[in-house]
Amino acid sequence: MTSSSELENAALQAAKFERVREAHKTEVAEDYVELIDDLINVNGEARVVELAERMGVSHATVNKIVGRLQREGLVISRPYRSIFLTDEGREMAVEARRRHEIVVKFLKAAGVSPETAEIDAEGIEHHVSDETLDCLSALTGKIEI
Amino acid sequence: MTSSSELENAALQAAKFERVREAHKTEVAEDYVELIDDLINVNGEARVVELAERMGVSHATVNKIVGRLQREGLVISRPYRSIFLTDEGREMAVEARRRHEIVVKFLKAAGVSPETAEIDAEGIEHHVSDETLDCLSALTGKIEI
DNA sequence: CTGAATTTGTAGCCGTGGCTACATTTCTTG
DNA sequence: CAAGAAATGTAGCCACGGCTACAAATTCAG
Ligand SMILES: [Mn+2]
Ligand SMILES: [Mn+2]
Ligand SMILES: [Mn+2]
Ligand SMILES: [Mn+2]
Repeated sequence: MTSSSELENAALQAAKFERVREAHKTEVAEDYVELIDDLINVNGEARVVELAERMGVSHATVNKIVGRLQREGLVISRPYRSIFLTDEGREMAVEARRRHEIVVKFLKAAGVSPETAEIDAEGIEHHVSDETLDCLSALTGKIEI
Repeated sequence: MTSSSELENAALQAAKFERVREAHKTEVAEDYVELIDDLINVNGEARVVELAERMGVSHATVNKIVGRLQREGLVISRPYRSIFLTDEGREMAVEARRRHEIVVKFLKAAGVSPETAEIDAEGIEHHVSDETLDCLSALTGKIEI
């Protein structure tokens, strides 16, 4: 922390920032596969227009990102057809949703309004380690009692 | 959330993702001004080499980012000299540190190991609203009792 | 004071994720 | 079935934050 006049080890500090940069690399993929999975479950399919609408982004941007997700083996997409998840993509979606829900539940239990909880969780979810996730779950249980 | 077979309003969902994108825009600035402030307080000055070392990034990257921070009025930097914060930059640093510390303290109180708490906080800090921050502070107090 | 080491700057490259504008394909509707 | 509408694709632009390689300035020793 170093709120007192000491600077922590430089390499350790650098490792933290590297971790954050790492999280940001997978963040977009996580949000997309989670949304694609939602759309398939509810609508029967995931289409570019709806992804664009729900991500708040142009359809051109969605196209580019879906292309990358396909290169990375997370989705399958053929021209002018709807988008599917690979097994790997589905696994990522499940994992992302799990983290998302734990964070939202915790925030609500902590007294945050549902709207704010949802907003903040959308960012926080990508930065919570398994260890922290476990602690949040446990704490949610305790608070609710 | 929508764990049950319902999709939330598209515009609302889009607003959440926009918020996250917004947070990511200011994130780099926040981490840099906070670190610059730390270095000035402890070392008497902030230099490019040390920023690079502590951010885990090349000095060329630091240079580019410092240039942007200067354009945005957060720092003052003259060629081959050390880097200073403007009043606005200092305010941002103080605010960033405040959020950082609240998140770290909460995580530790929640039972997360100090190392993990520091790592996760470095990312989480940029996604917690004031409302959530207040709830985390309150909760930290309660847990510690 | 001079030469070497260190620090800083800069040029130019890359991938990502934004956008608009326009082209093409598919779907729907009369 | 043919138009027109809607969806999808693509090209080309931008800013950001990474990088390496090289140039220039500053600092430090001898
Ligand atoms: Mn998210
Ligand atoms: Mn983030
Ligand atoms: Mn941070
Ligand atoms: Mn921080």
